[in-house]
Amino acid sequence: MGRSPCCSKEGLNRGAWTALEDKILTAYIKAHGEGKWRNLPKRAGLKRCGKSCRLRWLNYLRPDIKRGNISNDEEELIVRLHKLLGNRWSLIAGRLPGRTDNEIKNYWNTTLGKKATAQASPQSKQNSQSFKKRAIEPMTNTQSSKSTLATQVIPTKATRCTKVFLSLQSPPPPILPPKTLSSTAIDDPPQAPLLNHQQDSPNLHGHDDSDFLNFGHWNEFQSSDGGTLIDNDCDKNLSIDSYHSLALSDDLMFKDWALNRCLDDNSTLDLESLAHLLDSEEWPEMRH
DNA sequence: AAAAGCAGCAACCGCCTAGAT
DNA sequence: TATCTAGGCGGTTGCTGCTTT
Repeated sequence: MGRSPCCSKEGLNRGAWTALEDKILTAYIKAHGEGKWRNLPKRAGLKRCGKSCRLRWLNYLRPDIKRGNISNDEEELIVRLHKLLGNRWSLIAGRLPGRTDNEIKNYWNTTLGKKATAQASPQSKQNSQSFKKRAIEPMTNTQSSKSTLATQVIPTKATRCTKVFLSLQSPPPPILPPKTLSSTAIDDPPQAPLLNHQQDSPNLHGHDDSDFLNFGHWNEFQSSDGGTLIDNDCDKNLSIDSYHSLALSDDLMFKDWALNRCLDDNSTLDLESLAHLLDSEEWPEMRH
């Protein structure tokens, strides 16, 4: 598809998967489990590359996959998460049980992105006509100042970290609602569905369940050297009510942060600067 | 009825990161 | 510490079906 293959794929099938291939892959994974994708095709007798097998399984063959019929609630949630996270499709998908990043990405590119653009500049005929394919550019950091929607995006760097270490010697960064900390904090989330869970989130730092993306329920562990290990297992408990709270205005959300001393009293709610801080490289001490 | 345009979606690609050695 | 490998992610592409002309 326009690019040279990253590895030799001679003799491998490409394109759409057949029912037989699906059956073989499903049977193999049920018998042996996921993982070892590179060896899987050979072992399963499939003429596909491992990446293709993985994608097929994750996006279509998994038993818990929910396809099509994205509900209004889901749609609304996708929009809001996209505002906050940008094109972090896997993270967004992690909050929507049964949905895959690919599906959400496609849904955004074909449906929601258009709506968002139209809302951002409803009077712009030019914009409405720019819905043509490829005209829907994902919101990048550099684009983020160009639309009202995009300005809400907190661009994060795609780094992964399963734990965040906070030294008690220095105060934790002041402005960090846990789920927007950065990719270091929000990557590898426990994939907890945002739409179905209980309501037992303990408060943390004064946040209640209405805090955006469930800022509650951080498991904190005192480490041996006096630091605090914050497990990322922190967003398991957002209730449906708190999901609906996502419908609060962004202003309210960020005011809430400020009220909870997430922001310095004198600071402005400047998402650009927030985003700057969110770059994990800005605080190297936080990276391990 | 046929051709052109458009939209949706599945799949592929390169890049990046974490973990292993 | 450096290198290699596997897995994961987001961007992009091409196919296919539907709609419009």
